Amino acid sequence: MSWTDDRVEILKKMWGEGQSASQIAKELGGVTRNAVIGKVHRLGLSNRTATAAPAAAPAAAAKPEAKANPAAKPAAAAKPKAEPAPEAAEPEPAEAAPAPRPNLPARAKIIPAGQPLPPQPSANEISPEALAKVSEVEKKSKKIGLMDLTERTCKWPVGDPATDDFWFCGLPVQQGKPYCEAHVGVAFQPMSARRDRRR
DNA sequence: CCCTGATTCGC
DNA sequence: GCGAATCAGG
Repeated sequence: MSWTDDRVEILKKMWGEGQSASQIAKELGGVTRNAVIGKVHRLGLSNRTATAAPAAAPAAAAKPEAKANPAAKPAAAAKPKAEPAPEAAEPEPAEAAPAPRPNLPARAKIIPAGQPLPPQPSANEISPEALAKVSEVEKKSKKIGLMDLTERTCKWPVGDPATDDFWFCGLPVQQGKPYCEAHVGVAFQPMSARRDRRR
């Protein structure tokens, strides 16, 4: 894959929206996040300093031999990084992100997704696709116990807590979310497709 | 361990 | 120009 004008535009747009390099790479396909980052730099649009801010003045840095330049100062470095507290027990079943798009836009950072505890596929009309996916996942889930839960294990409960037929998914979570990809799919339903037009 | 972006350097 | 390897921080 090469950086066609088209792809560069997508890159610019997504980067501008604050998407991570890996997300962009995933979206574009055929490139790694490194490639994306490399391109971003070459395009001159760096800044975002989400991570390390070495304060190195690249503008005047013609030679690595030069000592640190005190004149360089990150003027307005906005840092739109939202870190949802993982210990927030929000009784928010479904409906969190009204995302009209098939894939995840730049909404991830504004989703207050703490720890929705929703399972119970009761009155839910989730896409059969997603449900099927979940069922499939449950088969290969790690079936871990409560004690085995970590920040990176899917916390989706399976079975009946009142019986020994209960466990947690335990698969790798989608970063920033409490569940694996499959379960995130059913946990965060964009909106009910029901014909309830604004109640 | 997972992730993030930044930089370097051979291609 | 490109991007893997590496570095550095969270």
